Amino acid sequence: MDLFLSTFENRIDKKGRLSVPAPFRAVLERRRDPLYLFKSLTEPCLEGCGPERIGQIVDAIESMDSLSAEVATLQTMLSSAQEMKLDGEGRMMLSGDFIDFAELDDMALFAGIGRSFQIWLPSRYRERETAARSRAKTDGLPSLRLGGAHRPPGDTDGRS
Amino acid sequence: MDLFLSTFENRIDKKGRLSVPAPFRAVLERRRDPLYLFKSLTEPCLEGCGPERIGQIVDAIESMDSLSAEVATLQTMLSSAQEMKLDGEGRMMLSGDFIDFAELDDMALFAGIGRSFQIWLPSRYRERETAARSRAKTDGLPSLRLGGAHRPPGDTDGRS
DNA sequence: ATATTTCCCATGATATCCCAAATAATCCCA
DNA sequence: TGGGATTATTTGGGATATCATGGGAAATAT
Repeated sequence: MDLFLSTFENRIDKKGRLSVPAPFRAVLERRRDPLYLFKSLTEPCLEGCGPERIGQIVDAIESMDSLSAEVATLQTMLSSAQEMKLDGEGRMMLSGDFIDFAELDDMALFAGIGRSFQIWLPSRYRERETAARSRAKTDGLPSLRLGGAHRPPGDTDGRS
Repeated sequence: MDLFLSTFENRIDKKGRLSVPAPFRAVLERRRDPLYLFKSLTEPCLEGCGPERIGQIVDAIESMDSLSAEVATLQTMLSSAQEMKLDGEGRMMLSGDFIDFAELDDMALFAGIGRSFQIWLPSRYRERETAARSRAKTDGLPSLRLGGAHRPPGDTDGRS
């Protein structure tokens, strides 16, 4: 199964290094994919993904009218994106910009959300999680159309 | 994946030299490509790219009606373009024309946007980024129905 | 001759590499 | 089932390499 799932909380050491959770590394390593991080457009967190998502953004920009506001928005995503190089122990260095944006101090929470994951200040993530749960209780579940045509044909997820 | 990503802020020294960020140089060097800069048609910034983008503009001009206004526009891009030579440390010298056009003083911000990058006055770039982010919060994300990977995982784009 | 530009080397800051300790998860056998 | 041993993972720190920047000197042009 080729997805980023579960949450992990790791320490940011005083050099700014942060271990990528081993299960997330395994997903990327098996595909021999580098890891990209970028600043979320809508929330105070960082997004992590592989190259395919970055490529989609590039392609989308090139297919759009270069004067549109939407292109400027997508460019903002790319301009904040970095290819993260991991050291021998699987750690990455977070730039000051990333740390400031997500308002991280010495701990980072990785939240796997399938094809990508997010990095949050742990306390903020938990607030948000409880808010989401109580919303679900009062408003009900968002329409979950499982089995819908969101999967690419090739991806049958069944290896390893 | 060979893209220009992330942002870097470098100083323009009193001789007018400006370091091209090492990751951007690496993209060009790997392809043994020279660097071209030209004035943006739509914004007060400089655009940087390799030869393939210049070639695309040339091809586009040749395929269009030579009397059209669009051709004149594209020709304007080409006539402002310069091949930049870098010194041993990876710095380029910006012409006064370029500096005036982008209204640079002693700092330049490089913003990678995939197959090309831009050079901005840092404060101006940040305004623009802030605007894009608040727009994304209110208007929602641009049509990023990308979430579901419409493409095979292999390779989405032609990188030479 | 004077002003630029190009080349070269020095320096400080920062990122990367490499090895070791601490912690957590897993296994194995009694 | 328990508990000790083994392995995987995270964390820490020192040494090394890379990078941005600055300045002098040589080369080129005006």
